[in-house]
This record gives sequence, C-alpha cells and structure tokens, in this order.
Amino acid sequence: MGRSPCCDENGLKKGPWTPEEDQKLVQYIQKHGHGSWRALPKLAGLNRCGKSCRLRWTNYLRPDIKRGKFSPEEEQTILNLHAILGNKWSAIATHLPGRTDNEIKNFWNTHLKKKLIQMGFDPMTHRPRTDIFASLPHLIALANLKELIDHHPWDDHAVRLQVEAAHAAKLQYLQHLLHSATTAGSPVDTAANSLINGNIIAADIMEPTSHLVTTSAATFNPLPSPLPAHHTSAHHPHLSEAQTSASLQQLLGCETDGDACFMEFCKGGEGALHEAPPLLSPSSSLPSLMDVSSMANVGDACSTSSYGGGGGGAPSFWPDLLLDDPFMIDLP
DNA sequence: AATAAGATCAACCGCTCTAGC
DNA sequence: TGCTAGAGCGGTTGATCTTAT
Repeated sequence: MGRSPCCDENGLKKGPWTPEEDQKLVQYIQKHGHGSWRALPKLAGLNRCGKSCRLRWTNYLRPDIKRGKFSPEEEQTILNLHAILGNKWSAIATHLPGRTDNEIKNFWNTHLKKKLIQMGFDPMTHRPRTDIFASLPHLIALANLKELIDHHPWDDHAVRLQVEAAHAAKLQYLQHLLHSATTAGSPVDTAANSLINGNIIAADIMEPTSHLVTTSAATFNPLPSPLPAHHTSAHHPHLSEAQTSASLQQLLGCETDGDACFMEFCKGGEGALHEAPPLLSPSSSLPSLMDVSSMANVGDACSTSSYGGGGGGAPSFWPDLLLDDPFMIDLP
C-alpha cells in the first residue's frame, strides 16, 4: 500500500514530452510491448518515470487514439453515460472507441458541464438545480420558449433535457406551492396563483410534458395515503402503487394504463443503457445507479430491463423527480 | 499592437485497488 | 492473513492558445 515513489525521485524529467522521447517510447512499445511500466523507462532509454510513460502512451501515443472534436453522437453518449455513471471517466471511455478517459474528462469539464449549468442543471445529478426560487426567472423563460424546440440548434439530448428540466422543475415547484398554499398569507400564494393561472403553466407549449404539470397540479394529493406493506421505497414513501400508476399515466401522457405506460417510458429512453450493459451489474455500487434503479420502485418494470441491459435508459432525473416526495424539495 | 481574460488540454499528483508473495 | 509493489483512476494544475478589449 502507500504511494509509490515516482517522478519525484532521482531527478527524472517531468513536463511536456519531446518528439524524441515520444519516438523512443513508441518504438520500444511497438517492439516489446509495455510490460512493466516501472521497468520500461530504463529499458527504453527514457529519463522518465513509468507512470509518466504509461500516461503518455495511453493518452496520446496509442495508435488507436481518435483525435479532434467530439461528434454530436459522442457528446450525447457522454451525457447519457454520465447521467448513469457519474465521473467514471474510464468506464465512459470504454464506450467511446478511440477516446481516452482524460480527453472525455477534459471535454466534460470544459464544455458539457458548463452547458448543463447554463441550462439550469446540476451537472453532477443531471437534475434541475434545486435553488428554484433563485433560478425561477430562468425556468419561466425556458418553459415559455417554444422556439427552443422548434429552432434551437442543440442536439436532441440537450433540448430534451432542457425542456424536461423546465417542466420537472415547474412540477416540483408547484408541488411545493400546493403544500405551502395551506399557509394563509404565504408569500408563495401569489406566485402559486399566477402559476396556476397560466403564467408558468402553459399547457399548450410543450407536449407531452406540459399537461403533465397541469394534470398533476390539479390532482396531486399533497397527503397521499400510506404505501402498501410490500412497497417500501425509500425514494417515494408517500405514493401508493395505484396512485403512482395513475399519476404516471397522467404524467407521461399515455392512453394506456399506468404500468404499460411506464414500460413504454422505460423502453423509450435513449440508448445509454442499451449500449452499456457491462457497466450495469447488480453488484455495482455506483451511487448514481440509484437514480435508475429507483425507477423500479414504481413497478419493477425498469429494474430487470435496466440491469439486464435490454431495457430502460430514461433521463435519470425524470422518474425520480416526478415521483419524488413533494415536500422534499430543497428551498432556500 | 498590446494586454488581459478566458478556454483548452497535456501532464502531474495523490489516492485506491489488486495481484502476488 | 497481512504486506507490498505496481497499475489505474479521478481531480487538479499550469502552460499554451484564442478571443476580447
């Protein structure tokens, strides 16, 4: 255990690699393979530590490295996988041939993270930021920008995230308002009225999620009945299965019954999980998987398909958020 | 043209994990 | 079973490049 001494010993060279060093490293590995990285520098005639050699090879010199801009498809894959895996760059990199974990990490930190933040998302959870009062003007603007869908040049994932986020956040906000409205004279009363009167709920703006907000706002029971004994989700402790099913039907805008609707929803998710079965083992302790697995609390529809690799892949914030405890919203 | 600010990305640091003894 | 060395990972840094003023 402990940290292995590395570049800080014996005056080994650090910093940028020269073309000569690159050539030595490439030639040696092509001839002998890398073998033990620790032994390699000496054998290859390099005044570098093994760790530095390994990094240079894996991140830059490897022949199968793909360089250049990330394609929209790659960007979407990263977004999808990050929503599921979090900062597991090496795991994400295994699904992007030719891209290194370092490159993906840099791309995330310099592009995608900022993009999500600008869209009002928490880049770590992929959920709308919960400081809703602070970001309300932004959300209102988003929710009322139909042009966003019609004309915005962003890729599908970004648009979908933005639209869904606006509505999910509205829903969360509304749920809070409904709860708060019981307090007479509450400063949120006015806001609630204006919301319900249409200032924010513009049911005709965005289908299908727009009417999700209105229907749920109209029918949402702020004090749902207790769960059946067999249904003890920690995530959705106040929703009964029947309520969940019915709410889903409404929320997802389905003609069919709630279970079938939910199945459809699971199947309809973008391909992240379809393409990533090796990453989704039941024994995995990746915390962000909870977002996905929690979908199973509704009807077990997604759990098997997700873990089995054949199923869902919905935006991770969605089902959780829609079914979340209405009073769990973080408020300033 | 000069300079400041921001963006990018290669490389390093320090930690954890794992295989071998 | 416990210890160690080596490999790998994610976070961070800092040099360089680009853009704005």
